[in-house]
Amino acid sequence: MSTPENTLRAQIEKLVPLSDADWDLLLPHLELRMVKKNTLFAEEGKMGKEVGMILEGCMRHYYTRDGEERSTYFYFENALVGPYLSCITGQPSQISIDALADTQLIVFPYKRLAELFDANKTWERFGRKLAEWALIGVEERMVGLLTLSPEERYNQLLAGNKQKIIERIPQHLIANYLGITPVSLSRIRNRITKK
Amino acid sequence: MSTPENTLRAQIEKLVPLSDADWDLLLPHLELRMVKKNTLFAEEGKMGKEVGMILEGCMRHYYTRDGEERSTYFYFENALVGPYLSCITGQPSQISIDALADTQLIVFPYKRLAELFDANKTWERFGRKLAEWALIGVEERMVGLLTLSPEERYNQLLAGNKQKIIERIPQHLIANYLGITPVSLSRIRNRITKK
DNA sequence: CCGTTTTCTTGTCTTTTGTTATCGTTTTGA
DNA sequence: TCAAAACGATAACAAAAGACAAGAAAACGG
Repeated sequence: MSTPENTLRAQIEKLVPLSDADWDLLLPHLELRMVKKNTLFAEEGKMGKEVGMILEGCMRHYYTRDGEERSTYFYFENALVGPYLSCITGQPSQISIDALADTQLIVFPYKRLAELFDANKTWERFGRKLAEWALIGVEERMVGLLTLSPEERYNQLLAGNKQKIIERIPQHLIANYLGITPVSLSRIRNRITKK
Repeated sequence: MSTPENTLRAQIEKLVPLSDADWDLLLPHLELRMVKKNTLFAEEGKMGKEVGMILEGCMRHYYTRDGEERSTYFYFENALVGPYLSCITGQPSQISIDALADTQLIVFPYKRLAELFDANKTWERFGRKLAEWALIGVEERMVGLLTLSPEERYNQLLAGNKQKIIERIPQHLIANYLGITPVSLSRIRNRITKK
């Protein structure tokens, strides 16, 4: 049955297959949560405590530098989301996560996941796979920043598996994501449509 | 005793403490290797098979784009080095690694590590910690590229725990690492010394 | 539904970065 | 040891991006 819980389980099982017994170790700790548009799910300076998966809506992951927000990731339905680095380092979060639209989540305490890492080899493997998967994503992102021009990065966004970003995220936040100003992005779009 | 093997063990134990029994599972698979200056340790297009730790020397991790080499990481003594992403994805490597000086390594097959992940909870945890540690590093790097100017990135290199890069890496490769041209880096250095 | 706010575009000007080329200096390898 | 290659600084010019401002368009909230 396609309950929110089962959707989460399916996402987890993309990394590691779980027995029902494994799953039952996490299941009681799940909680449904609504995060209203423009409110925070995680906040800079606070300890990361919870992670979750988006059932409906979308969220933004951002740093604050010189009082300016720098958006670094966007999350949509079925994405795992949370102050992951804070959770694994045990340091206060350097980032905030807010909702760009009313967002329905299924969340659980990272602490519970850490307990499962200790208790259970399958969950420990999930922890490895999760980190590896995240690493692959960031590395790809970093290489894009290092080797592609802003225009190429935008085209890559159009071509790749990230159209959701184009479709659902305001342009000035996309500019942010690409490491350029909104004005520059507008000009890039102008250039492209003329081709 | 400070053998090469023990140095590697110490590096691994920075992430996860090992019992002697755990260690003995990897020990027989270690191999000393010399990689001569300007020769490859890993090559784009090939499957990643081995990872290792530098005993002496230094290495460079780079992508090739439009026939140009884009250096992304540098490794020195005690650093773990290898085509890690290729190893974990099972895809051909997108990067090459070469030696910038004659480099002495202690290497082992990633395949053996994967066997240990399957066989042993401690090693599985090491796999998680390793990926998490790598993730933290790349994320920091990515945020720098996204939120700092080239000059700020260079200053960060000077100030941070990366002086080795300044000291031991040719400037045009550092420029590469910062995502700028050698000429730009030369200007930045000129500007800084005048302050 | 209307007024306000946010978002996007466009123009001008300035700054930064890239490109290309030149010139010492250093390093390298035969 | 010596010629060739690599490296770094610098200059002149071109291209790209940023800053700032004004105005149109779209979204939002009461």
